[in-house]
Amino acid sequence: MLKLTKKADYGLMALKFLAEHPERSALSAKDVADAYGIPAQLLAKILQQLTRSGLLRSTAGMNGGYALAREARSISAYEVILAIDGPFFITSCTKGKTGCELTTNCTIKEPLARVNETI
Amino acid sequence: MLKLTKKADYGLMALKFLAEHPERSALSAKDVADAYGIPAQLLAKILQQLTRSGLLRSTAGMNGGYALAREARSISAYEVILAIDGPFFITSCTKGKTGCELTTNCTIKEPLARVNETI
DNA sequence: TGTAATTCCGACAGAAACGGTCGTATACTG
DNA sequence: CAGTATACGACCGTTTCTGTCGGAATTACA
Repeated sequence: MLKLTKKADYGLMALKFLAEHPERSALSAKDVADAYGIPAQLLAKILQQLTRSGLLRSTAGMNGGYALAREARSISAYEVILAIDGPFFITSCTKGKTGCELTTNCTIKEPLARVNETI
Repeated sequence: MLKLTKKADYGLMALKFLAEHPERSALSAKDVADAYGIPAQLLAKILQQLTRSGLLRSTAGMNGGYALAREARSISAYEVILAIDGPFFITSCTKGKTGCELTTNCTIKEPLARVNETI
């Protein structure tokens, strides 16, 4: 329910961290993991996903690591979540002809937008 | 991820069904379940939750069943989801001081709102 | 009164998703 | 070559989701 998984959360944190430290060309997964106290191996996998999705650049070997592929500003949290948790469905409203254009019409958006606004 | 659980989905479908059939005073859980091919017992539990939340009225006994407690128009899908899946959190952006007011700032809302708009 | 229909409720089992670990292969640096 | 780091797949424990079962209470009707 509009809940970010920890993975997505970690991904956002890592991206934020990378964006904050452009000094070094690349930061290892371990660096980021240590900074936030999250499992290094798990973060590594998440960063790999982000790399595959083109959000990060990675360089292997010593002094390697991950760096933003684009400018921080041009990366939306939405993209990150999408890359990690995959596209999310609105399971309802997609079930054939039993759509929802009636009575209890989709008034989700209104309060939802309000929630997002408050962030 | 902004994904409706099946329960919430079922709940919405049932409510829609009830709204479409005001002819009879009450419809049994089985009626609705049969109409959509969803497990009757599961639907029953969902409808019970909705009843407890005040969205439905229920009458036990023969020819009993469920009916909308309010006018269909005044019931938002948001309420239904809330009643069934409980309040949902935005896990990120609530993690102490490592908030997200920087670089990859919360641009979730913008595309999210767009998604909701399309429904 | 008795029976059938139906809501009500808790507990539980199977399935899927989530979170995390491990081992290993691969690539790069010095 | 040795060390560091990514890349990738398999696996396991936990939680959540879905669905089922059994039984109790309530109401209608004959």
